[in-house]
Parts: sequence; structure tokens; C-alpha cells
Amino acid sequence: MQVAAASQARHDAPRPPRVVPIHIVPRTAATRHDLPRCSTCAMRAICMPPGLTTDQFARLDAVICSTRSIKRGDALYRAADAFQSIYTIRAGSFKTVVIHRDGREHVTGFQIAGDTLGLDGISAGKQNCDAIALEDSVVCIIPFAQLEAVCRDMKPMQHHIYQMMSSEIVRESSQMLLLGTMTAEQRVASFLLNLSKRFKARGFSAAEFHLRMTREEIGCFLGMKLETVSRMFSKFQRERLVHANGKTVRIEDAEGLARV
Amino acid sequence: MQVAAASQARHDAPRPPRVVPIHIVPRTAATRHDLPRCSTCAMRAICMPPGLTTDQFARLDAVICSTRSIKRGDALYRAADAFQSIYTIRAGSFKTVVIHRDGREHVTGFQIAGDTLGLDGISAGKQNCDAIALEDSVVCIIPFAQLEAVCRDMKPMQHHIYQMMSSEIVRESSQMLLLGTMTAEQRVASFLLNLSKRFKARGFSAAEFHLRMTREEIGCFLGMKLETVSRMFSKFQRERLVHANGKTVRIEDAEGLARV
DNA sequence: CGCTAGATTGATGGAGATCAAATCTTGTGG
DNA sequence: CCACAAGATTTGATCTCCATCAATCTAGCG
Repeated sequence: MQVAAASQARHDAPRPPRVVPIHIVPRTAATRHDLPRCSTCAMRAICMPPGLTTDQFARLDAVICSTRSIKRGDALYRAADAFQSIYTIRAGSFKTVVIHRDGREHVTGFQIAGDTLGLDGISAGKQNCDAIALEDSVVCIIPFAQLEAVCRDMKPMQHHIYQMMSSEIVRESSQMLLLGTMTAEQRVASFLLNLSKRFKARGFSAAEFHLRMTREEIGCFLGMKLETVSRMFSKFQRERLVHANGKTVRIEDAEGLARV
Repeated sequence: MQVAAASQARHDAPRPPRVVPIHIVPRTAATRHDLPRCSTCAMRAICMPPGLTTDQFARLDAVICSTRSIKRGDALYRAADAFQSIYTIRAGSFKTVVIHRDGREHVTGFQIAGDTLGLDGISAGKQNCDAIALEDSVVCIIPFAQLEAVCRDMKPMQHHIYQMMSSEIVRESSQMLLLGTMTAEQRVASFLLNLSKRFKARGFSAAEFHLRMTREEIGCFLGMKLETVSRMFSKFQRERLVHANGKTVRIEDAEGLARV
């Protein structure tokens, strides 16, 4: 998602580019251990607590010292893998999928640059879901035991981790509300507005963006079938709320969408 | 729930009672500052990490030094209240309810003795939902800032809080799966088996228990109407999977229920 | 011991699932 | 760089599960 949006940002501001590129694309796919630096990362406002000192950033950079590239369709981790690390997305996007014994599958979330993956693995010491890349992506690897050690004497970081986990609980609560009480139309509207808000928070257009997930994945996230998702997109188009052309979406009337 | 179950346990084992009473019922409703002691609490296996030393328990007892009684139907806290503390249930049970601007209401969970409330308040510094007592209940008050301080130099406790929060994320994931993919029949079966498992973990009967919530509250938790909940109870009764008489439920065939 | 909130059961309708078919993307290999 | 196959999307027709409306019935509580 941010790859498309970043090139778009470059077109909007031809010179000099005002938007800091989200990440340095590894030169080769084999690059696994370049040196990420939280202190200079464009996403630090999203994944780090505010107001860290130079010294504190240095300690973090010592822990978060490797990245990993994942090809579209590949898994960053799978359910039941041993839990070692959490991950923040530098570039790209993911879906997290839980699979019931009987084969029922459900997408529990879509994550984009700046979001964190793997917090659900802490409880059992093993991953609880599959994390699948929706496009070629890069993540920072954060070994959790080392992070815990850092948190023990870095109060802002300690509090930040609690906040991140708590935010995830809140996000899931509102997703339960969506799944438990909303009509298909309201769910799709809510989904588009949520994505829009998150892109905006990352400096991208809130009005137009590329969906990296299929209608089926959206449906699986929203608790409905892909045909229903498609019908809702068409309905919004007829009502001039949204212009959708395949995976490109432009929100024409955000207030109208919110009133649905 | 545990009040009923505890008196039941007393009947089952007339003398000497083998089941440790879950809590000391406060003598008067006004009792707000008796001295809870984690070290001797029957629920410590559920709310505390294993293997703490006497010294470590003493430090916790210094932080968790007050309780609060909440009458049936009253709120422990409401959405938008300032977040100060988290709570563990000593006795009784609660529901947590999120309310959308437009009035849509959804029950995000039912909590019983040993469960923790309020973790979702950390992220925004204010409560995210209403916590309503389903019966007269007692909670331990854990001031969060003090807990954070303790966690900074008590590694097992630090890890335990991360685990608790992560467990909540996992619990909500599986509730999303339920809401997103299961039929009404499967949701009710899943709900009963989950309650059964939790009662069992607390030393109560897994087969027979009292529901403290109404059919409407169950429906609101499972994303269906109260009539549908009632019909599913009747259906299970016809199929000899469950015997339900109002709020008393006896699971007759747990395997059958799991196969639904 | 009577009242009222909660629970059950039946009849009917509608939102969304399912099945089907045509059209459109996309990415992969030549 | 282009063609083509596999997958994704759209749209229509029909069916089903659950919501809704309605009428008792029950039990817990003051």
C-alpha cells in the first residue's frame, strides 16, 4: 500500500520531495541484516513513544538491529511457530489469519507500515495466527526478551508497550462490535473509513488508495462473502459515496459513508 | 456465579469443606478497605505468575491493598472514566459493554472470579467500555502506575502482565472468529463450552452451573437476538446435549456440543 | 403472594448466502 | 514486451437462516 502511495506522494511534490521515503528498499532480496535505525525512521512517530533521548534511541537501535524481507503471499510466521520476536512493518502490508480446527478461516486484521505484529504470541509462547504478506514487505525484528529487558529500565518504552497492547485490545473490541451488530453495508463503510484514517495518519491521501487485499479477504475480515463485499462497493458507487475501480478506491463523500 | 457454586460446593462436601472459599465476603457493604492478601488468595493461581517468593508477594500486597464491592447492576467503571487502575475479580461476575455513538450496544465479554478488568483503558488513559456487575461482586483494585513500577524490577510480574494482555488479544481473536464465521447454533455451543472450561479451571463443576446473565446479554455477546439464543437452548435440550432450566445449565454431552 | 422482567414458542419476512455465468485483471513465462 | 491462463470481480437468480413481531408462560423479588 505505501509503495503505491509513496510514488504518488512523489508525483504530488516533484522537487525536493517533502515526504521522507518510508524505508530504504533493500538492494537485493538476500539483504537480511542491514542496519535499521529507529532514531531516523520515518515511522518512529507511529511505532515509538514520543520524546526519547538520543541515548534511549541508541539502546533501542542495539536491540532492533535486523530486518527481514517477505515476498507477497509468504508468511512472516505461522500459527504454532515458537514465539521469539515481535515485528513492526517498515514497508508493505500483511493480513493476520486465524484458522479453526474444522478449517474455518478468519482474517483478524490488516496491518500496514508502522503497525506491529506478533503481540498475540506472548501469551502462549507460540504464534496464534498466520501473518501473510499482501505485497513484498520488510519488517523490523524486535526480539521480545531483549525488549522486556529494555522496558525494565526505560519507563517511556515500558508504558508504550502496554499502550500498544491495550490499543490492540480496543481495536479488536470495536471489530467485535462491527461483527456483532452492523449490517453488511455498515461494515464495508466502516472498513473503508478506517483504512482512510490510517493512511492519513501516515501522511498518505485519505481520499484515494490502493487495496492490497482481495474482495474475499475483505469479506473474511468483515464476516461476509466476497459477493456481498462487491455488491456493497457497487452500491456505494451508485450512491456517489465511493469510486471503486478494482483495487483503486476513491472516497468521494466521507460524511455520507459515515452516516450509512 | 461463584457464590452459587461455592454454596453448592459446601453441600457436596459437608465436612470438612475441601474447596477453599474463593473470598471472604465483606461483613458489610460499606467495607471498602479490608486487607486483601495475594499470598493467601485462592485465586492467585489464576491472576498471579507462578513461583513468586514471600518477599515478592509482600511487595504486591503493598500495591494491591484495597477492594471494592459493587452491587448487581452497578458499574465498576464507565466508558470515558479516567483510567487509574485495573481490577481483578475476587467474587462475582461482570459484563463489559461497548456502546457505539448511534446507540448500538455490544457485550465484549463476561468476566468471573480471577479475571482482570480494565486493560483496555491503558491505551487512551480512559476506559473504553462499561463494566457492569451481573451479581453483587468484589474486586481488588490495582493502581496501574504502581503496578508498572513493580514490574520494572520484578521480572516474573512484568512478563505476567504482558501475558495477561496478550491472552486478552487472543481471546478477542477467537471471539471475532466466532462472530465472523459461525452459525447461531455453533456460537451458543461454543459459549457454553467456554464457560464450562473456565469454571472447571477455577475448581467448579464443568457440567453444571448458573448463568448470571440474561438471554438478551448472551445474544448481545454472540451477535444474535435473545429469541435465537432461547431457540438454540431448546434445540440442544431436544437433542440431549444440554439440560437448561432457566439460568441453571447442565451439559450432558460435551463432545456432542463440540461437534455441532 | 402478586407483579414484572425474563424466557419460550410460533408465524412471517428480509438480509445476505449460495449457485451460476460472464467479464476483467494481473502476473508470469516466452 | 506481449499473450494467455489463472485468478479476481461483478451481476443475477434463488434459497436459507435468523430477525422481527406477537402471544403466552415462568419465576424471582419486593
